[in-house]
Amino acid sequence: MTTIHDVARVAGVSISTVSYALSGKRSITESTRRRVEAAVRELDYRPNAGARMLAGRRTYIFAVTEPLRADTYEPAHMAFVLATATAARTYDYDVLLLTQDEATGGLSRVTSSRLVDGIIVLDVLREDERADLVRSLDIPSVLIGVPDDTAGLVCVDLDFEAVGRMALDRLADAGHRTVTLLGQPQAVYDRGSNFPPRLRDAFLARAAERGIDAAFHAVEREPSDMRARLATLLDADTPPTGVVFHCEEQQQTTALELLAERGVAVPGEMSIVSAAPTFPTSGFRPPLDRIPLVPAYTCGRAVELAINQIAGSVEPRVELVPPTYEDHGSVAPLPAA
Amino acid sequence: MTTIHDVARVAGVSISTVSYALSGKRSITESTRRRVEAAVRELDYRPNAGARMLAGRRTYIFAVTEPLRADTYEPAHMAFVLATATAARTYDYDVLLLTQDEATGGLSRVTSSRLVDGIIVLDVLREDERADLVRSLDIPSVLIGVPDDTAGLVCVDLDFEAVGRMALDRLADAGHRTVTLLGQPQAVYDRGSNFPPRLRDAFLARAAERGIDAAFHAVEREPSDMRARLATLLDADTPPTGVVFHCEEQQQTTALELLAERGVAVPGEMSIVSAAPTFPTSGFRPPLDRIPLVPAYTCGRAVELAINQIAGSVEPRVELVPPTYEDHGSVAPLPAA
DNA sequence: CTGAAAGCGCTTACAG
DNA sequence: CTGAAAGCGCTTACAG
Repeated sequence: MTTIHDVARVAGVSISTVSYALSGKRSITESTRRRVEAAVRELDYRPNAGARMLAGRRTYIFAVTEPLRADTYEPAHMAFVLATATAARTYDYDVLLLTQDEATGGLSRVTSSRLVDGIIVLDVLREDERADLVRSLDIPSVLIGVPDDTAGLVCVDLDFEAVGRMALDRLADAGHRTVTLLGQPQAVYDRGSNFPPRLRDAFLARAAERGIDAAFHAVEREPSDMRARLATLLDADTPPTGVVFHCEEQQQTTALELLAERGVAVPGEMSIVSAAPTFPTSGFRPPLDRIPLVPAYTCGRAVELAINQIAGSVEPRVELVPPTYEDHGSVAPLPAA
Repeated sequence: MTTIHDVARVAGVSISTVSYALSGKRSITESTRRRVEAAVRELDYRPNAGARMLAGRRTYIFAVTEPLRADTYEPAHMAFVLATATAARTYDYDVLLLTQDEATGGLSRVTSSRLVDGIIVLDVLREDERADLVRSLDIPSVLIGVPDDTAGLVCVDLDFEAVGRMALDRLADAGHRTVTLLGQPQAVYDRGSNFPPRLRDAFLARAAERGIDAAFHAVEREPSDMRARLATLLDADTPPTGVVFHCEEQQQTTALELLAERGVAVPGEMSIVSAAPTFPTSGFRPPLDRIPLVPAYTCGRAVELAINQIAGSVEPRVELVPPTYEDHGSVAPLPAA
């Protein structure tokens, strides 16, 4: 194994100079820096991680806690894990994955053994024991999501309430007076997931403000449930003319298939907005307007805040990322009755 | 921070005794072991990870490389990551997650910096650059999956060929002469995923051996594709009386829905086997026989082999886990014509 | 059965 | 701008 001593010898300098040349923590003559770099390349030197951790009190590892509950497959979770790992790498950080059974125990363990410099908490519940733990842990931590009690926490998330309002406003502005939000499976709301109720409640509250007739329905994973739900809506006395999806890709494509089968024109007879999807909706038939959930941005910001905490200190806060509206032509003015 | 010196002082022993008491690497008087353990508990001591790595030349971390390609959502991947993490913890190991862009670069990096003791490779392609890298890396590594060239590698996987044969045999033994395998999206086969072709080819080869009329079709993710595909099959001159699914949950439920809509009795008129699902099929209507893919077992064995490699040496090998058949009543004898 | 000590490979004050 | 040296907190021969 090649060590810093080998590099120092080849470059003809001391090991401290090698260390500083690599870290940039003190100024180095251009020529010696180049010699060090050449030696590093020649020997293919890579600092020993354990030694670096021990001497430098920095591990360059984040713990990422994502329960990955066996029952909830949501691919969106994978997207957040991926985005967090990618963002971490831009700061030379790796991610250690902590799952369900290691949720709190694992966090305590990796924190007190100084295995990680910080914690990123994913899939935050409204009441989440990891939030309480993190509050007590005195280690840089960022939650991606907003629990009910945010005291003392640093949280980053898409502003799901703004998403709900934006979707409602878009439809209402186009003249729609009867709208429906088709959401996630009921279990997601029951389990205490933080963002689906935020979106739902803001949607309904805005509708009430504007005097719009709005309804909400949870939709299960089986395609049959979306079909049944949508069929019931279409067959009602006053069917909605605007629909907002806050469900997964399969549900949305199933709904579009049913609408096509029944000859309901989108947006002619039914305007649709896809709220907070992690997937593209421009390939749907027809393409759907969407207010995207952007894991890369949210996770990037979360990692940035964690890095800032490691460097200095960051005030507790809830940072909500404002949503943006992508028009793909699936909302049209309500035709005159 | 509490260190081993604190524990030693409180327990009234030397730090080496503390270390040995904790690792069990030399025999300790029962009474001193108890005093050490009491001190550890009292101080809530946890060995410093960096120091442990440096002095012990063991990091207790596995690198898990799972590309998590943004385009392939397959929830099964999440199940394997989860199962690997869980299995690792049973040996006191944590997992560092390496994704797509860090596939080979990341593996080299964490290996040469001695950040990890071993590598678990997930989502193996038939020709996988990670396999070549791992071969050259001289670090304990296990592939979950079987690339085309397995020379010098330790691989563990479900025996997908046996799965294909088992499914065919079950249907053929029940008298079915025309059978169809409905597989994954075409892109999965094109991308070079290792197991779908293995299952498919063994299925077709066994059918040829036994003189069964067998066909294969890739099925895309959109429910409409499964519907169209299945409708075409049902409307054919000689429709299959036996079907094997090697596709995701949504596709399978969609297919069952269509069969119900068209009044095709399962297993009365159509026998079905679900091949290599990670999800339960007993809740389907009707419940389906399955030959399950068991990530917990496969990943458990992979981790075990990695641990064995760390402890000593393990010969290169391909370990194929024999499949088991779960009968839920979805295969019936072919009714007399 | 136990202890004193060397050493793992770095980082970072401390000097010059 | 650079070097010699202390020290990070463990593990593990080496002694007894």
